[in-house]
Amino acid sequence: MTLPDSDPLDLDRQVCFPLYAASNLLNRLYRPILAELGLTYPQYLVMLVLWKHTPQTVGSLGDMLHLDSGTLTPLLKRMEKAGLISRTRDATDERRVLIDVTPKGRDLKSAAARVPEMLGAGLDIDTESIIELRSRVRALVTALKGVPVGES
Amino acid sequence: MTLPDSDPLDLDRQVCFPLYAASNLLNRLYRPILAELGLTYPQYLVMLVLWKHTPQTVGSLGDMLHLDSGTLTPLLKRMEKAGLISRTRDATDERRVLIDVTPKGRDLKSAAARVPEMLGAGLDIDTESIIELRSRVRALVTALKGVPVGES
DNA sequence: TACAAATATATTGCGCACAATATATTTGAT
DNA sequence: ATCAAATATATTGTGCGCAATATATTTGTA
Repeated sequence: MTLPDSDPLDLDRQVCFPLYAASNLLNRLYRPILAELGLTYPQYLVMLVLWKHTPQTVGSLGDMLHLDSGTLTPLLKRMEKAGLISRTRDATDERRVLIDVTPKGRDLKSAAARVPEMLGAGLDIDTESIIELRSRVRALVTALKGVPVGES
Repeated sequence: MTLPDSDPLDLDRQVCFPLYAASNLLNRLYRPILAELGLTYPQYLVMLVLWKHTPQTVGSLGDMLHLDSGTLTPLLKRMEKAGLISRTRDATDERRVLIDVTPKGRDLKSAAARVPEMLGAGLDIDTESIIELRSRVRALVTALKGVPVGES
């Protein structure tokens, strides 16, 4: 009774699949550009946050990037090892770890400023589409954050 | 990738970040539901393709899902080990490996039919937004596939 | 002031996702 | 027919991303 084009298991009907594919393809596009700065994409996101406001805690970074300590702790340790950030226990609350940029990390900012334009260059997509897309994806992210964890 | 005007390094102006976040959050939402079927999200995508048309090669799956053999080969081996698919060298071209569903894999289809509705249930987003979003993301995926590999 | 609950980060184990590389097979130009 | 180039898959090593769990610190309440 189900029409061919209403089959819920059709890959082309899925919303999640294009999002998954776009995320992978974007990461693939970013990789060689960010590699010149010695960064991965999630590391680049951490730097974007730190360049705006510092210090951050592991938790505040996780809230903003929607990641948990299982992802962030090893990532931040690698960034510390690379000399880009510092990790210090908060003296006023020993549970927390304060994340700050080092001088080397701050120096990266000027080079990173040219990353966005490098990416946009080869992409045949107009500004209106990008703005509309961004607004729609943001709405989805908001909706996804609103889903209770154990929800059926 | 950012929009013109203003600070290009502002997390809020990025288009890629919400896409990255949405992809992660969706995967997190899918995980427990698909776990009941013994599948991960990319494995689920492989099954969606195979339920439509079989057999596929590693390469044809990669073309459709935008993944390469480095990702697919170990993934498919795990699915074979789980008894969901078979992997056979193509007798007419020994370079290829034919991927087919097993009876056990085919049986999963009916249970999987309820996955999409289970996901949509808790999401406070209207149909129009979803359709518009899907169309915009598809356009981005198309544009991303059009970027030359060594592009600067 | 105890001390259980809440909070913050770290650890473990698994499965992607990718670049780089390796191996085997087929194709095509001579 | 030969053999270099192209094609298809596999392997290696690195870095996420996550659930589950562990550990340490702080908070709230009796």
